Amino acid sequence: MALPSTYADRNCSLARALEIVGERWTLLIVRDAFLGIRRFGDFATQLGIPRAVLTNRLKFLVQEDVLAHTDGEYRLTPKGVQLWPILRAMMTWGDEHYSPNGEKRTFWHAADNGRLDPEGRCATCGGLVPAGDTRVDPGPGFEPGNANPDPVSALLNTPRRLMEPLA
Amino acid sequence: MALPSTYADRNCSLARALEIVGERWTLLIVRDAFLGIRRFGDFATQLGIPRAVLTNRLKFLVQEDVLAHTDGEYRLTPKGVQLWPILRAMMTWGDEHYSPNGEKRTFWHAADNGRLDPEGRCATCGGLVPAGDTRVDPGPGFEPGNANPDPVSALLNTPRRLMEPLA
DNA sequence: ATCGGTCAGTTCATTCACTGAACTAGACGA
DNA sequence: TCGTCTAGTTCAGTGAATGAACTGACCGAT
Repeated sequence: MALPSTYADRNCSLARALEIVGERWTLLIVRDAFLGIRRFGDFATQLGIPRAVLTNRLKFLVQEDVLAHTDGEYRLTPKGVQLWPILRAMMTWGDEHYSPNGEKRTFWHAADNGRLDPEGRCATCGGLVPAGDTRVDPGPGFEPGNANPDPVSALLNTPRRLMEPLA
Repeated sequence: MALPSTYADRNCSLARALEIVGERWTLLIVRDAFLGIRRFGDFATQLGIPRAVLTNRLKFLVQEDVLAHTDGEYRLTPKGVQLWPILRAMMTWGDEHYSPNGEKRTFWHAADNGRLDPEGRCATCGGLVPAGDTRVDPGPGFEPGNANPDPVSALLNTPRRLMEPLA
């Protein structure tokens, strides 16, 4: 987003957060990182984002310590992992209002297979489940893209543990 | 944001949500609506947003049933109120990483004065507190703008109940 | 009725960022 | 040495944001 750097209400952490993750594409990049994407090319083809923009966004996210760039791979840092509640809240809202057939993805506690509620709490053990212990499955509102030959997309649409690299 | 309308991954409610609230300024407008701002001019001066952009954003938010425009006032609809967890999650993340002196704002259960945790649960009664029952106070990280003569800003920086109109 | 002020928008020239396609550079393998 | 893959960079064209000025409706007071 790059709000005007002299933003009037410096006292709002929402504005501050939006300066980091409010730009176009940024949260989608972070989402893909949670789904296990780590390489430049996979982000590019998966998102259909112009490569120049992807370069800028990744650079910025690394600079802000949301992603780490090592061995040619981009991975979420602890600070990046802490964005998970934001993503979950947005998905919940999107599911509720723009997915008439139900959730597009459902979340589960990998340890005990309990279903997670919208706050990220496990129905079985009652605990708050960290992102790394979460499994994501296609939900009832999921509509499989007809004949999507892209192997990366195929992988992303199967049940997966968050933050695990693609096969 | 207006992601490319033929967005590759239609199966992601995050992308869908970002098409609504992912554009620049939009979440800041919603935040101000939670803080009680309802009039065009107050949004404009409070945010420092170009009036033409504000016109477009408000129009779009009304069209998407996030805000309602009646009697010259813009108010959150129930669908808009449901954005609150997203805002809270972003503020929490922003506070944690960009506010060294602590939270810029703290949230309380208006009914029993219990402090709300980052998930929006009341420390006193243990319940999930809806946005309308939440009071927001300046927190330890709050830095009062030196001599801000703007009466609207002054109001916004005092303890307030969410969604209550200004004065 | 008209004058001044406020409020809610619109208009418009400029600037800026995104887009999409082509290009470069380095690593790897045959 | 050649081809290929990956990770970027470059660049012209386009569309959106910016900021300032302008319009017009609606007051309340003279």
